[in-house]
Amino acid sequence: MRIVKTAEERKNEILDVAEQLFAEKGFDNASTNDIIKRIGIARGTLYHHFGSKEEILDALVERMTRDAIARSKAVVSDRSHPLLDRLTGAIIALDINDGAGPEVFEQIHKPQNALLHHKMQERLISGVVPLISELIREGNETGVFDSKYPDEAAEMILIYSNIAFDALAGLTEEELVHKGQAFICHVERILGAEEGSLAPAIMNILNR
Amino acid sequence: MRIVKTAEERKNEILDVAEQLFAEKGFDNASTNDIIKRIGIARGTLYHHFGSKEEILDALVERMTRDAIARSKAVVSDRSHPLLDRLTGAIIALDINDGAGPEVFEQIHKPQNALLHHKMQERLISGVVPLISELIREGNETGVFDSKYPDEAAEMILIYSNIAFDALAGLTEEELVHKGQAFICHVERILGAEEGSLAPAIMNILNR
DNA sequence: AAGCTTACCGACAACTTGTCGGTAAGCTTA
DNA sequence: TAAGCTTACCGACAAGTTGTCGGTAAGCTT
Repeated sequence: MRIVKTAEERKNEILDVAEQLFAEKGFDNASTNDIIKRIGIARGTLYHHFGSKEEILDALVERMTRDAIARSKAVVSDRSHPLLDRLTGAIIALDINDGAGPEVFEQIHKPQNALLHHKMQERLISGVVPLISELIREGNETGVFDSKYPDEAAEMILIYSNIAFDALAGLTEEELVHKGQAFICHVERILGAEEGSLAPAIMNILNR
Repeated sequence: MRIVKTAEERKNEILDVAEQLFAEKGFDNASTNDIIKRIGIARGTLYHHFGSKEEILDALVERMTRDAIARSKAVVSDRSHPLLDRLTGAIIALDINDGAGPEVFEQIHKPQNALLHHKMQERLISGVVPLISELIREGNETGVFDSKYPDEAAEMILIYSNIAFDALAGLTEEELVHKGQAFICHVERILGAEEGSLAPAIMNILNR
């Protein structure tokens, strides 16, 4: 007897397995055969739900980034916290590690997953830049920041944090702290914030 | 009669055609068959010179980045020019457009070439960061800059310029100028340079 | 001229992605 | 309850991909 599920159920099942396999072997090396074998469905079933392998990737990227962006948005919108906390919180919320796929994000940075990485980055950046730049504008008015180019400032901060914090493996604790401090210092300068004003905000978030 | 060439000659011939094809169709969509057909060699010949398709990509990345880095290095080393000119010149020298492959760099940013793009970026960054950070240290001593983290500052500047200046297609002249000015402003701030000190240096380079 | 190195050849195995006609489960509708 | 329609599911298949391997021939050295 053949097992029938709703389209949404099956789609998510496929995405779950795809997520595993892309993490294990990378997008290029994980074949659609691997996916259908692990689920136990036929070739036609997979292509009934997704038009191509790349469409699976896109859906996966969509699913992965949606949550991260939503979390970031929630932090930014919560005006009960000070502005600096909302800024740092919004950026930290993008570190999807604590979310759903832990082991995925270790493999994501391997060259084999360049496509996945690229698409996720593009989505994350375009989704979060407006949030951050709005926050910067708000900071300009209250006098916490002094930024002439809020959009580009947000873009620069996000792009760097996305790329530079990729290859953290193999760094000593010391180097890690150094890199973190450098990042904070540069963000302060880009935004025209007072020196040392950002560090406590980050501690507030991390200890929450 | 079979045409025989030296290994180096043939390898470069393969890389030339690979460069064309990757630009036309992207790395994923350009097959090794496309390459050998266009050159007029047999399958075994290609695999005699390169162990895999990815090895071709790596060699191509190597060949493309070598020149860019060398150019950058030459600019940095030339102490006959003022420091600021050397900094801006070194960054601009990385825009490989004017070099060998013009049409390649339009297609490089398409998702299909994510791997190529990623590998090039990694090589460019790791090759040029030391040059720029050394320049920043030099500027610290002469008082032109005031940077606490020269390495990370160089990294941030290079990563941003590499990513953000990817998707320039579709921007108006106005938006382009705005983005350029924002970049200059942020670099000045990151390096602790005087406001407006960088702009003339860029003009010096471009009008050279 | 013999022999060795190495560039070159093309058939072939193993695997990919995506297609398509057909099957069956679960709905409506009568 | 039976007929009919929608849609999830199946698996053989076409077309194409990468990488292998035994064999050929060009250009060396000796």
